[in-house]
Amino acid sequence: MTEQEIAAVLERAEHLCRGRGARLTQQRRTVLRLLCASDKPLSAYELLDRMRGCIKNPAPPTVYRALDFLLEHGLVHKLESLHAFVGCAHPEHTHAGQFLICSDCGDVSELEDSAVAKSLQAAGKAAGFRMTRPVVELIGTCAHCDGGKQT
Amino acid sequence: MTEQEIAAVLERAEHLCRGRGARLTQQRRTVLRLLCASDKPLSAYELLDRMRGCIKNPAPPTVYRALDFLLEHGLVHKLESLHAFVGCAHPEHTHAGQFLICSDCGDVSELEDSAVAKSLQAAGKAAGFRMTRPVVELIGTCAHCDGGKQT
DNA sequence: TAACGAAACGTTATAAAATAACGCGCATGT
DNA sequence: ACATGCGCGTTATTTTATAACGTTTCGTTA
Ligand SMILES: [Zn+2]
Ligand SMILES: [Zn+2]
Ligand SMILES: [Zn+2]
Ligand SMILES: [Zn+2]
Repeated sequence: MTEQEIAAVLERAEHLCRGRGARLTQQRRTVLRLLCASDKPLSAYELLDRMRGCIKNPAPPTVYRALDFLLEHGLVHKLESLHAFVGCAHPEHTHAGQFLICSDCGDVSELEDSAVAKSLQAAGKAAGFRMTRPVVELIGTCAHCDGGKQT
Repeated sequence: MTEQEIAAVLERAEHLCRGRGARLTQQRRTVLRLLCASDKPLSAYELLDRMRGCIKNPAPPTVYRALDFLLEHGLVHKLESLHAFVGCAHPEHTHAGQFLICSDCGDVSELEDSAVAKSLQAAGKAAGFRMTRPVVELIGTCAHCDGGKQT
């Protein structure tokens, strides 16, 4: 994410939290900013390392508490298969992320495919299941890494 | 899974491995059996505890190695969002599991919804992504726990 | 059958991810 | 000022997963 995009995300996060009566504290803002600034998903402990620059002596609960808050408010996503987190670029409307994860280069991109969302919804409904959080992570090789090797 | 179903799964696993020149050793068979016999997904360490009855002094690598083998051969699935494992009841044809995970009762059921599979395939293809392993875990409330509270 | 190489396994140690527990201090509203 | 709740610091611990290395077992071949 570019500096400007990050600034925009922080701005929107601010508004969103204010509207909900939630407090986007310094630490939470820092974690969100670091995740947005990273070109790859960060584990809680990588995040912890990067926080050392901004916050004095952070410990695991520091980062996990911030992440819990940001997850609750839909400002970040957790990639279960990687034990890592990414900032969400589109937090304004609630959405469940769908992710393409390249196992070659580590690149992750977020989808919001309505056909996928609908089929999941339908599959759940058919089983009488009330879905609260779909986890969709497609692991494979991205277009760049596939490099025309496959037709 | 009933005793008979477990026996059938073990039988088929045996054939499948023989056909591939893979060795379904005692430990691997034990892990598969324990997973099938459990009424809920088991973490590696729960599995480790249950192995103590059958195998002398098992250590973490013991169970993780068996799990790696069984995962490779599609005999078990890993639930990424739970850090837990389940036996697969339909290992004969390769398939990527789709799971409904009830956060109330912990019950997990495996789906194989072709509409979901197709939409995922299509979404990946549209992004030039070559998918090797889809992770689909729908977290919510099962029909039983929902208990007619919601229409 | 004896020798060989690969795969499986035992064992110890360590890394990585996540949470528990407890008290302090600050923001907010009365 | 006071009470209440939330956020946070801090320490310790639990849970999940892997590294490393030597030994055994198994199938193959000389
Ligand atoms: Zn998002
Ligand atoms: Zn890639
Ligand atoms: Zn299956
Ligand atoms: Zn349930």
